[in-house]
Amino acid sequence: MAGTLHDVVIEDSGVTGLEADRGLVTRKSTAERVAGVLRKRIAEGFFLPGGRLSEQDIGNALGVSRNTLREAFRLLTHERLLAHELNRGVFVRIPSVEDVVDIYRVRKIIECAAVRGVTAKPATFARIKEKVDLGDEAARTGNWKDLGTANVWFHQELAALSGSERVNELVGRLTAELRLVFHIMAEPRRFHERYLPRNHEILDRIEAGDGAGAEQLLMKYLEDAEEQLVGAYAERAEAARAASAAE
Amino acid sequence: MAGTLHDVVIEDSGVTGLEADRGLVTRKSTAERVAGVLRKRIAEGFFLPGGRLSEQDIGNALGVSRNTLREAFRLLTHERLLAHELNRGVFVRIPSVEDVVDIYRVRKIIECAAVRGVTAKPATFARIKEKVDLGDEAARTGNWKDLGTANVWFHQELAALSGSERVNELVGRLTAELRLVFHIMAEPRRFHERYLPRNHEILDRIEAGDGAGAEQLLMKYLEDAEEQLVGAYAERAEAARAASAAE
DNA sequence: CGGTAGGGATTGTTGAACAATTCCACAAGA
DNA sequence: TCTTGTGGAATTGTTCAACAATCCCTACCG
Repeated sequence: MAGTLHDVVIEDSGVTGLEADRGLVTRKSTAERVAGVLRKRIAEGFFLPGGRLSEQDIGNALGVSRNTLREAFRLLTHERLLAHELNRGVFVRIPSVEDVVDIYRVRKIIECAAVRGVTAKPATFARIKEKVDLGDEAARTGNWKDLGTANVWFHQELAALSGSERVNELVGRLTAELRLVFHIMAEPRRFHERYLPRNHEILDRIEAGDGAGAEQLLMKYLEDAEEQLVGAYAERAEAARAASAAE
Repeated sequence: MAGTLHDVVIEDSGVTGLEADRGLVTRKSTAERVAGVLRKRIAEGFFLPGGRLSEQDIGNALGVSRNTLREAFRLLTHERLLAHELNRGVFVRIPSVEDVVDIYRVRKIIECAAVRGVTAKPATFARIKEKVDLGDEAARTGNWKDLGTANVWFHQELAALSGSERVNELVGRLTAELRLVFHIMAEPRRFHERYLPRNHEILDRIEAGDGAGAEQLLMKYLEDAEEQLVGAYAERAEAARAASAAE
């Protein structure tokens, strides 16, 4: 094919790596841009879990038609950020305690496998260290929101050690889902703060090329975090039961 | 709330567990049903990788509007079965060799972690054995298509050992993507057949409660399969290069 | 031979319309 | 009082038609 020949010529003229900028040129459809806006809003808690997203209202507010908006909804539903109920609309998802357990089950598998693979090779772990420092900085300035974000990024970098595009995407979605969990239990400050020193410990093991040691620490880390979240869910459920009984 | 009180009464009258049948009453939207049809067609090779799916043609053929069809397309695009190119349409995805490598990278992580967790506990592994037998049967009767299907199911059962809904979904998508790979290289008969005895070996280790042993076998299994597929890709690329040079 | 200007086809997006379904309030009945 | 219909209003599900934006292909011209 002529097309193939053409491609070869381009490859050979020294622009390799240019395709990384593909995302900048690639125009996105309206539906994708709308999904991006909604995704961000959900992440920052503008739309709270359980809330309904009206096609009419949001469509008017964003200036897009219902059809386009529905395409965006589909996207986010597939990411488990929204729950679609036939003839009732879409709602910001409320992760159940089973979801939390399942999310951590997957995180343990993915993240532990990723750090287990690190060796003493002269690999650069600057990106990970960067996220740890970001967390420290946020804690020092008392910026709790940034602290949570930095913590999420730290774990995404850990997962990225596996070097798999699909793993990155999966972890990205898991953490987005976790943000929903944080929103429904509030008090994220105390939650993230206590894990800061452990981030350092894990980073140390990684930089030392001790994958097995890092895995062990990380597993304990994830187990503790899960237990804490599940406990908070139990409290919530208990409180709800007491409230309904009192009424 | 009155509603809560109502719920409590129902809970106590012995219908606990009924919500498991929720899926049976849940009607699906047209878009989801359309996506199901297309997904099946793609899996069985009716739509071949690289082929374009015309909104007009398929919409007419299935009797749904373009808008509804587009919602279905979004669903499948998100599953990596279709590739959406702005203003050009949707195409059945052509997995690259990088995709193959990445798919196997994830499979190694997921499936190995799943089998590693099995212990000597009196768990029932009937479902796995069932899939192995299915593969044997297909091979005996020379039904190569069923053989491939049975093999896929076998691996899905392995992954299911992790007991995670999200892992199951992920593996389901990975195998759907792999089907695309098989379609573009044809000759799936020989590919799957040679792995039949290894299925048995792995099942044996699992039934013996030897998770570590099973993991070792499975890892080798996946490495070999990946190597074979990558090799086939290289051949294909070589053939394509020769063809374009001759032209 | 390479560039380019048109024209046809396809997708992107909108707005309106109607059917199907859910929700809510209120009344009727046990 | 509690349950059980029964309306109408509101919302979603789906289709249709229209137009803009973009792409692909061909023919033309330097």
